[in-house]
Amino acid sequence: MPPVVSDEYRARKRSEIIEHALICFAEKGFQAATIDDIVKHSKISKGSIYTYFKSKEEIYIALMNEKTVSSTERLIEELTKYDNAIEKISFIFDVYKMQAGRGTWMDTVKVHTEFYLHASRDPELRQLLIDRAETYYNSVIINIIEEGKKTGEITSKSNPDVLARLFWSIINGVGFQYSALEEQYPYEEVIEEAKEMFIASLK
Amino acid sequence: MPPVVSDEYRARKRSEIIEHALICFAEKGFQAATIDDIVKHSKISKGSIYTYFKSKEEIYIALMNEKTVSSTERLIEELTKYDNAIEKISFIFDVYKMQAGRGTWMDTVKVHTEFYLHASRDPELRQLLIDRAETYYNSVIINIIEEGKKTGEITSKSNPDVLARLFWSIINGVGFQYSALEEQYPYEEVIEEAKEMFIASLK
Amino acid sequence: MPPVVSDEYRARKRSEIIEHALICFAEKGFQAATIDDIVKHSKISKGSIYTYFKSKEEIYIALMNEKTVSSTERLIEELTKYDNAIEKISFIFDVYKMQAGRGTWMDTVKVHTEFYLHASRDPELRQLLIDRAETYYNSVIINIIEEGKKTGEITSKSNPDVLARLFWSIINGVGFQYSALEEQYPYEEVIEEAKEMFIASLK
Amino acid sequence: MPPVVSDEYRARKRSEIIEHALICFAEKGFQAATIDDIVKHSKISKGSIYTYFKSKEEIYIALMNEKTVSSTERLIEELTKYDNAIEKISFIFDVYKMQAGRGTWMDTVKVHTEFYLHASRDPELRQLLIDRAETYYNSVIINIIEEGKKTGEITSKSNPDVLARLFWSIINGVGFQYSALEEQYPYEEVIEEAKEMFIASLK
DNA sequence: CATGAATGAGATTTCATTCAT
DNA sequence: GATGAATGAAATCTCATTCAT
Repeated sequence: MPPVVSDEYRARKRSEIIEHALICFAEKGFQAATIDDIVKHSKISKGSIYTYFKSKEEIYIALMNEKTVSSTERLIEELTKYDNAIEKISFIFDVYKMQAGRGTWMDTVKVHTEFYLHASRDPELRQLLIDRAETYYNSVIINIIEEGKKTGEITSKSNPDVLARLFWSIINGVGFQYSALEEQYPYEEVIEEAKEMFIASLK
Repeated sequence: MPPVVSDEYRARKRSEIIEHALICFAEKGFQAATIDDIVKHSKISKGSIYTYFKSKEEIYIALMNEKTVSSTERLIEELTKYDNAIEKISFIFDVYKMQAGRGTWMDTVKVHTEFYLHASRDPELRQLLIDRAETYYNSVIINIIEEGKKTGEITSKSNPDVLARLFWSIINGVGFQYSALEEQYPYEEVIEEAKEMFIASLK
Repeated sequence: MPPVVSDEYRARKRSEIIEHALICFAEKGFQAATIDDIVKHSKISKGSIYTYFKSKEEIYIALMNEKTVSSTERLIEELTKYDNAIEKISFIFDVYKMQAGRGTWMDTVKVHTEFYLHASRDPELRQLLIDRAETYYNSVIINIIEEGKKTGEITSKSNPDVLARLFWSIINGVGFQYSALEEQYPYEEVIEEAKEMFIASLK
Repeated sequence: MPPVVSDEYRARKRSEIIEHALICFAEKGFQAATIDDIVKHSKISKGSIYTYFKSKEEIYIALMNEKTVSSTERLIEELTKYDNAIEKISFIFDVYKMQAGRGTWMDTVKVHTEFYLHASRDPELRQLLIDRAETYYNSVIINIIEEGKKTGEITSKSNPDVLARLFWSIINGVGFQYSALEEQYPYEEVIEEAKEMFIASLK
């Protein structure tokens, strides 16, 4: 006999929980946000949440996975529209610049940062972080740089891995300051400045 | 009744507690670290800790204040040794580069980052953050840049405030990634790259 | 509306549930075993289980009833093969001796013992226990002893009720220790010793 | 500086908790009795209980240890008053006979039995049970029997270990039935009968 | 001032039972 | 009848803070 509800139904419910959890975690932080907060915010019962995730931490990890994977995949796909290395780098800066004022994005940045701290203290999660930095983030930039070197667009002699690390550290650093200080931080101008600086250094 | 112990005794004890708290907060995070952890680590009794600080949060805030104030004061003092803007900027990068491998510094970065997140959620603390960004951090860089412009060393047309924001965002971003990923992150190379890139953009 | 499935189907399904519940209760204890354990073990859905039993406790009681009734009925029937009191007593000891190493039996003993504890705390169940001790257990032994006295096989002056109580207490005590300590307990030898001792005392 | 309260104070408090826990566990069973029950019964706060024991299970184990150790030690000491094997065995039966009607003892028996079931499911606890059976229980009886054989009081050819196992199985079996059925069970008569039977078999 | 036992609010998690499909 | 997702009461345990000694 077939299951009573469809897989799609369950996937949707899972996402729903994750979405509400993101908001709660962003608002109070992972530790301070309680399961009851998620219950209140999502109007999904406590028991139900625990049939989809076996612990609060699992929600956290699922949340980070989903956000990272989906956003990176979208990014990579969009990058195919550009066939010029500098344009690609420029495009990524622009994508982040466009996030200015988007509450959900700033929430994600906060939760992301907190997750980094959290994961850096847990051997298993730390490995996940390291792997992800490599797989999802660094490789994207390294590929672009190496491509740019072949076409002669990029002449920088610097180690592509180091450049990739720096690239994401800047994105993170700027995004983090912004999400903490909000309107006090001239986000768009800073991102623009960073873009020019980074691109200048590549040429 | 006259004070039973000297002010100096009290100050020393306070510092002691703060020092141990830093380690505990770095190791487990502010929320996860318990007063009992600090008790165990410092061998100072719970009751005693509560005579010096009226809550766990107060220890946290005192810790952030002391670290920021003392480190910035030292930095500013050291900067007077250089009378060239680029050299000053270069020097600050070098100061951070030198922290590579220093556990205490990485601990401080973690605690600092977590405090940012924490403070960004509390109106009062958030204001403190904003003020401090202005007073302790941005002004240092803005002063150097404006000085450099006067002497002609710096020709960049960019807004000094924006440059200052970017400067600290890079320092934070790089430092944070390093403290989370540790030996997996080529910290010194990245800082060096950042230094060259930033200085190039100023000229 | 006529019944959708046959009575026989229902009876079989009930037994099936009981059989799986026995194993789960034996493995973890009544309280610790969950309905989900029974679901997993029996592959019968939770909803289904609740159409046959209206609570977890009801499964427990049904389980005890069925096991007691069926095993005692079988025992009484088999006893008719012997027409000598001592032989009958001896036979019962042998029946228990034969259980050595039988997992299902040891499971039953554990569940049985736990049920005793459970029932002793509930007035209604306690009465059931008392009635059953009388109806199913004591009377069997009392009848044998009285028969034996008539034929002169048994000369003991002791109160048959007391002897019957002692008989079952020994069987229980030995079985319980065995099911808890398993291979560490020399079950067959102890049962044999008990048999000789008990029979000697009757003569 | 010395601890704020004496070791003796702490030991007394521990005992107090154990004493109240015994009553709660006896009344409802270990699983069904809650920490809140113990709180209500003892009027000691939940937090306090957890400073003396780190889990509900730890209370259980401490409870069993204390009861077993203290009662066995007392028994062994009292046995030295008798220098005749049969008298010693007789004395032990009498000790148990004297417990008739003592609520605390019946509570202990129930909790003891439940602990047996509980421990038989946990490898670590099971080993504790096996060791204790050997150390505290069997050895006492084996020593008496071997002594009795030397003096010629006991002529039974049976294995002393088997006799010891049977002895305690009878004590347990009778005690357990009694504590479950209470006034419905002719405890003193059954114990008396068991004593005569067991002693007869030794001679 | 120092100490650490005591407190209890509150957090996470479990699970028997219900009920819409 | 069968299914298993949903529910929420209740259980265990933690920990910041207090306060008597």
